[in-house]
Amino acid sequence: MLVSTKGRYALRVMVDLAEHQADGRIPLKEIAARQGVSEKYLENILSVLVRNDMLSGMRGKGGGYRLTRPAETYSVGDILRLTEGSLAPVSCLEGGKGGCERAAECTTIGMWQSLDRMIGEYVDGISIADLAKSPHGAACL
Amino acid sequence: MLVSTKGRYALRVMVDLAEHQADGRIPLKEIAARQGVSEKYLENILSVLVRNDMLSGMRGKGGGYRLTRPAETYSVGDILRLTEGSLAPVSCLEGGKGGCERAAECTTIGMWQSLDRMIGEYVDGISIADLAKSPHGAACL
DNA sequence: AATAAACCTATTATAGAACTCGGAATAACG
DNA sequence: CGTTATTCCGAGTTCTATAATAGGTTTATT
Repeated sequence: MLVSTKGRYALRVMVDLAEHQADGRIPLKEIAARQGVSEKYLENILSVLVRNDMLSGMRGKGGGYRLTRPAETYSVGDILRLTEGSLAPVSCLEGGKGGCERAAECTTIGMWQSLDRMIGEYVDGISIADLAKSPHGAACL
Repeated sequence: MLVSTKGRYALRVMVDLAEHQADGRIPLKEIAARQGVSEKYLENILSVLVRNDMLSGMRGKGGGYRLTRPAETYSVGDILRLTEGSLAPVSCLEGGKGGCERAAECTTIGMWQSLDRMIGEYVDGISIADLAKSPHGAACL
């Protein structure tokens, strides 16, 4: 599994917010109900997005979340990397700890690098606006 | 992480065997030493490959493993799917248990399906012969 | 008989995933 | 000012998969 519920939920929430951008601030309760996900769990995920200025959250009555920028400027890749930490298909490609010291003689690392680049280019080429406007449940070009 | 050590090691072993195809049967001990991996762990992984006729193993003195077919006929995808179970980037795409009942209304599933197809086509387009002949540690076109 | 190998089944340790819980701070409204 | 609705914060829990180990059995060669 490349992407866990964290990244998946985060993406869905961002698209949800993109679709309801016009309604001003949206409370977590509403998003969670619409997406069919536990409020408490979503809370954890959204806090990451807020801390990184992808979302703005406001407390108190009438509060809620909203995007801080136009929907076209959020790439799927940015959201996933933030919530997942890494999108590398294998741990050898993760900077630091996962790094393999056999890389120089490895027969497969080149293939993994190419795959990694490919995945990166794909997710960076799609914005949440793209996802919001395409019909739900449909394939993506 | 899309691919765990299981799939990674399996691939490396298959390429190793492709490179030493001419030497007849290769004992696990030798492969493990060359690849810097625990013998016992590799044993588990190779047993899967043998059970699925990707490798032939022979016991006793002089025994060892070898490919059952020409190296060009093994795709990276086949090996990974066998050892990993699935290459789906998200659990929603896994048949059965992981299947999501919200798929029809999901804003992101189309994107995941496209990514899945893309990854599949990539790994199916590379054979272990390709990996064996390209310089080690180098990128893959 | 000795040796070298694959084969088989089970166990364990660790980490991460996926939540859950309880409360504190904050903002609006009457 | 008090009530209510919300985000924010930090721990705690449960479950599962990964990554390995361990020990023994069978089979083939010399």
